[in-house]
Order: sequence, then structure tokens, then C-alpha cells
Amino acid sequence: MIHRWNVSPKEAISIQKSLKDKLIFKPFNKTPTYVAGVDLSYIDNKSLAVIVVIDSKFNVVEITYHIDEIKYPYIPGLLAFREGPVFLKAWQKIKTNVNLVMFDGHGIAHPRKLGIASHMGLWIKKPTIGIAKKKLVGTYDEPSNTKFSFSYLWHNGEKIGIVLKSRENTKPIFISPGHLIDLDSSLNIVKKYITKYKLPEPTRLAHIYTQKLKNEIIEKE
DNA sequence: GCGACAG
DNA sequence: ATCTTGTCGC
Repeated sequence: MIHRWNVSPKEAISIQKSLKDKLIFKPFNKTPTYVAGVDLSYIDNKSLAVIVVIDSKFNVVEITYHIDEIKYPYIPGLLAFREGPVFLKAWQKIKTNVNLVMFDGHGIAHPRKLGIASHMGLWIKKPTIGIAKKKLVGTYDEPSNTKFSFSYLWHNGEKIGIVLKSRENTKPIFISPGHLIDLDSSLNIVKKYITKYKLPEPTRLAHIYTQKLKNEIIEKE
């Protein structure tokens, strides 16, 4: 336990400010054997977290999930306080030795440099990367319409992420390091997991399974 | 005060 | 995230 989750928005913000300095950024050049993707969906008053683990050939080797009551509202900048607890419970069920985790949301591309990917990285002590579909903070130039062309996301005078055109004729994705990895390594790893779709396989598959599981649960009620 | 605002 | 069918365009 690093801290409590049942906190007010003000307390949450102070927690983020104190955790930010614990982040570590370093090169990650090895080829990961197992990479996990995380995504959530909502059913009535419950949230469903799904973790998909794939190997280097993009084969799914493990899937775990956890359903819990929604205990925190969605507040921009405090996403981890809404989705973090559910993810952590699903994470406890993972048996595979995961080498890196990709999250739906930002890493350090956050007002206090502690988006959900960074925050969760501190909890699980694993390299993490944030993959977001929209920016939260920062400015950038629109990358050209060519696969893998990119530009940097800047905030307060520093490079906090990469805006990548992962596929032609599609809005770019925002990549930022979470924990135990740096910006350049994050881009290289993510590119390796992009096939013909907008999102890298870990996150893309997690999203598919979270929707699939959700529908299976809905028809049974 | 106004606009922005991950999922 | 979620409510929701077809439709335009690469």
C-alpha cells in the first residue's frame, strides 16, 4: 500500500504531487517477452477492468479481469483514483511474468506528471506506458498523414510525450512514459506493437475483450 | 472570468 | 466511458 484510495480530490492531488518524484525514467531496449494491455468498461454502477497479456507474436497468453462498484467520479487529472483500484485487483490475478504494461490514458503527459500509467507503474513496480486517444495537457504540431510520422507533445517547456500517427487517415495517439522507461524507448516499443490498426495490440485487444465480456454479462441479466 | 478537460 | 444506425471516405 502506497496510499489510500478513498480520498477527496484535494487529497488525491497532493498524493500525486508527492508520488511524482518517485518515478524513474531509463532506456528499455530489451525485447519484452510478455506485454500486457489494460482497459475498462462500465456496466450500470460497476466498472470492469480487463488485462490482456500477449507474447512477442501477439498471441494472447492470459486474460484476467475484475468487476467492482464505481467508487470515484471521473475527474480529468484524477483518472487513476477511479480506475486504479479495479485494475490492481485484476493485476493480482495475473500469473504471467509481465515485462511491460500499456494503459489507456496518459503517463507523464499529465498536469502533475502522474497520469494513470505512471501511477500504476509505481504500484506494480513494472515498466509502464500511457496510450491515450486525446491529449490532457500540452501543445503539439499535427503530425503528417503518414504511418509512424510523429511530433512531440510539450508542456511547461519540456517534452512530455509523442503524438504518433499510428495509421493513415486516423487521429494520432498520444504516447508518454509511465515508469521505468523513457520517452524514446516508449515510442520504439509501441511502434513494435502496432499492426494495421490505430492502437497497439495490447491496448487494442484489451478494449475488445472488455467490450466482449461486458456484453456477455449484460445478456445474462 | 473563460476555455480545456485522459476514461 | 456511454447512449446508438447508417453512412461517407480512404
